[in-house]
Amino acid sequence: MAIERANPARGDAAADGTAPAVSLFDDAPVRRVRVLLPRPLDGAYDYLLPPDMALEPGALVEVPLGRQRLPGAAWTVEPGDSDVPEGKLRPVQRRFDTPPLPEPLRRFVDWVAAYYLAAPGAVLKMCLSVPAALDPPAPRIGYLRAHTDADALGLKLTRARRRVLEVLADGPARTLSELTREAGVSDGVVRGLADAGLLDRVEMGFGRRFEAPDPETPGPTLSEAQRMAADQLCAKVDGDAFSVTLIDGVTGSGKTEVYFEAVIRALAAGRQVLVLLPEIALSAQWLDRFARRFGVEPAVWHSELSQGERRRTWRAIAEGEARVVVGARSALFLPYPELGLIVVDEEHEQAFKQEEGVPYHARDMAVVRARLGGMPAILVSATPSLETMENVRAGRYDRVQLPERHAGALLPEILPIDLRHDRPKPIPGHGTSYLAPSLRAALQETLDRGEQALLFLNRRGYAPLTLCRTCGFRLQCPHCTAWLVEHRLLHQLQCHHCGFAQRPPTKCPDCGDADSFAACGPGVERLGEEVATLFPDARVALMASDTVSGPESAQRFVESVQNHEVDLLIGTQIVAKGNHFPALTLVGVVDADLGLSGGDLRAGERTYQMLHQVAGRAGRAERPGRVLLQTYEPNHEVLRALVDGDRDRFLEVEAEGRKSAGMPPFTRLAALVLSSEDEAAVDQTARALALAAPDREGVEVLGPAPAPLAVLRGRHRRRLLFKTRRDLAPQPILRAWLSQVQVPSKVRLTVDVDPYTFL
DNA sequence: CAGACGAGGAAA
DNA sequence: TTCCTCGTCTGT
Repeated sequence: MAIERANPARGDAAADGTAPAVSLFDDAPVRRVRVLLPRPLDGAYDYLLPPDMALEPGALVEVPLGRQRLPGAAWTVEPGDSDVPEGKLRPVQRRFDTPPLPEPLRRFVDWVAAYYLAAPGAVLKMCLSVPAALDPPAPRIGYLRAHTDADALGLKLTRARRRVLEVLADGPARTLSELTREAGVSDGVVRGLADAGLLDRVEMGFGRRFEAPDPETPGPTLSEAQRMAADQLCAKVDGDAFSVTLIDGVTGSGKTEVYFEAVIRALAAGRQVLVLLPEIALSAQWLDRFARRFGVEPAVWHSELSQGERRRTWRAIAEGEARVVVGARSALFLPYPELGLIVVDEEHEQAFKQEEGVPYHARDMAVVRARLGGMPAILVSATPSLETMENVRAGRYDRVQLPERHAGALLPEILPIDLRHDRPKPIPGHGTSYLAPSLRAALQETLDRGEQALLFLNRRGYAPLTLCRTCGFRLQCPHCTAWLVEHRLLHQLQCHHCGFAQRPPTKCPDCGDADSFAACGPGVERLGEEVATLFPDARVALMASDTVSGPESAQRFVESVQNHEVDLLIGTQIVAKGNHFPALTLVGVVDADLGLSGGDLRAGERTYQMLHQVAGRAGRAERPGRVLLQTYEPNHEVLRALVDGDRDRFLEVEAEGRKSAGMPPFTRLAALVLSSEDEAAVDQTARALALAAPDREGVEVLGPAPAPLAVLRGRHRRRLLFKTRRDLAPQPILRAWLSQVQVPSKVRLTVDVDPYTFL
C-alpha cells in the first residue's frame, strides 16, 4: 500500500530526502496539514491529509510519531512554505469526533508558549490532558431482570443470586457496581446470572449529565454596596468585551454573592463561566454555597479527580454541556467553546503560580485568556496582590469595593504580643514554652467560656531542626540543602523539599554520642505537646497537611470543629483557607515573624495575606474575635498594618519598597535555574551563560549564584536573575541570549518568567 | 561477545 | 516526551 512508502523511518528510498519516484496522490496535489502535538517539540509537524479527510483549524486528530500514535490539533491547515521533504510526511490517521479547539484557545496556547518561552506543544499538553476524552465514552452496561425465571431454566438459586433478583424486581436497570452494592454480592454473582440468562444486559447511556443552572433562580437579598458592585459587574458582562475588575472586599463582605450575580448574567447570555480557585479552597463549603445559589452543582476540575471524572468533565466542557466550571489553575486550559466570563477568586494566592512543567501564573493567564476571548475577567480578594493593585492604580483594571462585613459581623481585634518583654517561661516538668504568658491567659479565658481557640504556626512536624548537643552536628537531608524536620507522631525525620524520610538515629552520625539530640524550635506537634500540659482537659486537634489527607478528611476535620468536638485547634496554613468556624473567638499566631526573614521578594506581602486570612477565622458569627500576634518586631510594617487594620498603607509602603529596589511589579524578572548532578557541569554552563549575558540599556543580569536550595534531590543548582525595565519585552532578549549558549544535555535549564519562589 | 546501561538525538 | 541508536562497560 502506498502509505507504507511514506514512512522514511523504515529505511526506504525516500529516507535520504531525494525526490520520491512517485507522488502519493497521483492526480491530486499533496495536501499537508500542520499538527501541533502535546510534546515539547519545536513547533507543529507536517502531515499528509488523506484525500477523503477534511480538517478545520483546531480539529483534533490522531497522527503517528515514531512508533507511537498521538493525539494532536490541526494548527494551520494551509501552511505557507515548509521545508520538510514530502517523502518524510506520514498521513493523519483519523479525526476525533470531538469539537475542534476553539480559536481563542489556540491563540492562547501560542501566546502562553511565547510568553513563558515554552514549547507550544508543552502548552497544548495542558489542553489535551485527558487523551481518553477524545474518544466517545463507552456506553455503560446495565442489568435488567430477564423474562425467564429460574424454574423455566431448571436452575437452583443461591441466596446471593436471589438477592440480586429481588433488587431488580422493580425499577430501572442498574450498573454492575450499583447492583453489587445494593444486593451486597460480588460481581461474579451478577455475571453468573447474566450468563445463565436470568439477567439481560442493556445500554444505559452516558451517566450523570451536567445540569445547567437556571438563570432565573432567585438570589439572596444583597446589601446596597453588594447590589452596586453586582450591577457594575453585570454591566461588564453585558458589554461582552474584555475588561478586568477587582472585587476588593474584607472577609465576610459577601464577595462571592456579588460575583455569583455576574455568573448568572453570563449564563443568561448563553455563555460558559470559569471560576478559578486556589486548589485548597475548592472546598465542600464553596460548593455548598454554589449549590444553594444555583440549585445545581458546577463541573469541578482539580488534580484529585479520577480518570473517569476527568474524561466526563473534559468532554462535557468541550461539547458545551458544562456551563459553569470551578477549578484549580489547570482549568484555564480546557476547551470551552462559549466561554464568556472568568472569575479568579483569592487572586493574591501563590497557589495560582504553577512551578512545574510550564511555569505559568494562572491569574495573569486568566486575564490573557479573557483578552483573547474578548470577555470580562473578575479578580477577587480581601488582600489583593501588589501586581493587581498596581494595575488598578494605573487604570488598567477597574475596582469595586465592599468595605463592610456583611450582616453586621464584627472585625476581630488584632493585638501584638511583644516577645521581648512578654517572654514565654519554661513550664516546670515540661520544658521550653512557645506561648507568652498573656497568650496562655487568653487561651485559658477562652476555654473557660466554652469557646474555641486556634493556634496558628506555619510549621509542620515537631521541630524544624535537630542537633547533637555534644558536637553540634545538625541532621541534614542527604539530597538537599535543608534540615531534616522531626515528625514525632510518625517517628520520622523528613525533608520537606524532596520527601526523603528516615527513622531518627539513636546515635549522632558524627560523634557517635547516644541520645544526644536536641529538638530546636517549635512545630505544630511540639505546640500540641505544650498545650496538652497547659490545658489537660481541652480537646486538642492538630491540622496540618500530614494529618489531613485529601478533601474528605479535611471536611471531617472542619465539621468536628464546627460541631464543637474540639476546643483548641492547632494548625498550619491549611486552617486558614475559607473555613468558617462560628464558635472560634481567639486566634493566637505563634510566630508572626516567620516568613518575614529571608530574601524573598514577596515575604512581607505573603505574610500579611496569610495572617490577615488567619485573623479572618476569628469571630465570624455574632461573637467578636480576638487575634494575638507573637512577635519580636512589633514595629515591622507588616505587623503594624495588621494591628491598625490599615491594608492600604501597607500596600503603599510595600510598593514604595519594591519601586526603590527596582523590583516587580515595576520591573520584569525571569529566573534561570541550571541544575545537574554534575556540579562542575552546572558551574561551567552558568559561567557561559553569564558571559553571554545581554549588555544593553534597561537590562540587568545577576548571578550566577548557588540557588537558595543549592542542592535539591541530589541536583546542584545555580541561578541567574534576569531583570528588565517594565516597558521592555523580556522574551526576545532572553531568546537571543539563550540561543548563544549550548546547554549540555546533562544540565537542565529552566526559565521561569515572573518567578514567585526564589528557591 | 551478548546483554545492560546511559547519553544524545530524532520524531513530520 | 518517548523511544531508538550507538558507544561503553560488565560479566561470562
